Amino acid sequence: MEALLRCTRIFTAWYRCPSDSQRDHNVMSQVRVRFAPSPTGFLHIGGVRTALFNWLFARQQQGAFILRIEDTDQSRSTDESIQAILEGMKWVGLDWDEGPYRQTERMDLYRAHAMTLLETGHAYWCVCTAEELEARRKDAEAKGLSPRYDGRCRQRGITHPTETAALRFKAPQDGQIVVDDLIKGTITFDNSAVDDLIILRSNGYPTYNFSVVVDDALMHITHVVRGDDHLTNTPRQIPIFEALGFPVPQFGHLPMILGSDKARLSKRHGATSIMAYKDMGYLPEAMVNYLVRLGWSHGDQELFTRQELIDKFSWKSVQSSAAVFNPDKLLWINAEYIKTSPPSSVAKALVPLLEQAGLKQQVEAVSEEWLAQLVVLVKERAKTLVDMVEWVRPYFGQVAQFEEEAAKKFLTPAIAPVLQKLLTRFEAFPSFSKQVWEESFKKLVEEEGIKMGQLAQPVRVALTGRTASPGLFEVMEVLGRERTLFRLRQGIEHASIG
RNA sequence: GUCCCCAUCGUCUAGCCUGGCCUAGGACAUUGCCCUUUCAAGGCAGUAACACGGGUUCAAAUCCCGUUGGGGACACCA
Repeated sequence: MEALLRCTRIFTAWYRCPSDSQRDHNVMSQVRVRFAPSPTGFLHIGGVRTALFNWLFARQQQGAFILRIEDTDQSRSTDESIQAILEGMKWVGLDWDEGPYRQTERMDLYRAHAMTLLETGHAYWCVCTAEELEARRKDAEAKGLSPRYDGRCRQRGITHPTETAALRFKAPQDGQIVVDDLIKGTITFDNSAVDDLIILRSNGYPTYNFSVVVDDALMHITHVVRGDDHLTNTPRQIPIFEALGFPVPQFGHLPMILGSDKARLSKRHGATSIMAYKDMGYLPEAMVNYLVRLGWSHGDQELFTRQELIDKFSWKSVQSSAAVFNPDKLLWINAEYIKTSPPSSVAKALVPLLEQAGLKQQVEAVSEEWLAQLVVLVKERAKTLVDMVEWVRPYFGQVAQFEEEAAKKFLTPAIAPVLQKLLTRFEAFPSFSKQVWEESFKKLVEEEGIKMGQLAQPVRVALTGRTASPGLFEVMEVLGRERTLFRLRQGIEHASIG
């Protein structure tokens, strides 16, 4: 069964299925969803969230998740954008079962279906030019009217189109379209509000509203789940499915993501590209967790593993209202993932950032195990991997880089003799032991009649160069005996000079 | 302008469908305290919301209508 489901997921592998009847049954009942971005820029977080909901549903239903690139606007689509989309999808771990299909590779399909509509009387040629249309639209708007196409070519019955003619769909003019939306519930549209939309441009390219329908139908999409901004496209698309004789899929419209000013999220709200979050040191799992929770919930639970997400996901618990993107909460979730993810995997994600920060050689000189140990040392403190780079920096290399202020305040001639005593005691121990060294440290503090902090801070600065760090003895453990002693000497030297 | 969607703490949300258990729960942020060798983390406590107005009902955050507010769509863009 498992193998069968897997194989029906992939079109090209159909022939491997054991039995045709079984296969047909599976295809008929199988959930098939898609993510269909247009390659006109980077992959933004709103798109990722849409993809995520589709992906979750597909995985839960053991259905197929299809990636389709909607690039019929040849003037705005770029190959770089396609690469950016694929890169982003891979980073957040949204694997697709089919595709990526590109609409520009399917032109014949759209044209053929457009011709079918023409032949069946569901479409007609329109010779109004773009300029005329634009002028009429402006005119209508100025008069406070709806800027819709007036349908003047509808009755012309043009059979021999000019070079510049476009093909329009003959939309139903009366009655209603009722959409039973997975998320919003029942929505009713009057057909009188819908005009005859162009399905084939004068350059022969299909328009969005037509190519989506053809593709969704031909790809046997069962659930069309997309952004809220497509809601009003739905009553325009349903009649096309019907005119073409295709079954109408189920629709679901996800609420938008808003910026802090409640306006649609855009560049001016800061980073919206998913890859920007990678660069800022976010973990993909944290992004996924945050994005899903933005608009979906499961009781009071905040943190979910990916499997939990798949198991617990439901359209019923998807919010119907828009949500404001909250960077603070995302940061918190990221910190949670940094704290709870396996240190070795965090370390792995950290390496590229370390290299970018100019620590390439130092990183190459250490083991993966030590790096993981380093992650454990600082994971409670770092909210992002970028943060972590700074937290971790003092532990590379032989010498400590003293922060000027810190050294000035704590590495003073007054403390130098005490540090010297500590060093002498530590040197007497043949190997490092957290308990033993800490005990020895506390004993010295007691003997000197000073407070912990009076010795701890100078030692901290000596070892790390800074006034803030993880626990001293954890630091020593990561540094190792030799480097600890070396840096202590270095600190004493600095303190003696004052 | 027309059409569509939406409306619980500052933010994400539970509760709404199937009215009473809600003197509205959780989380982020924020404030205070505790812990403490620093910085974090952690623990405890606090501030803070049913947009408004009408109904329906013994009873409404929950159902209905309206108002207001926000968002989206009205392209030979997707």
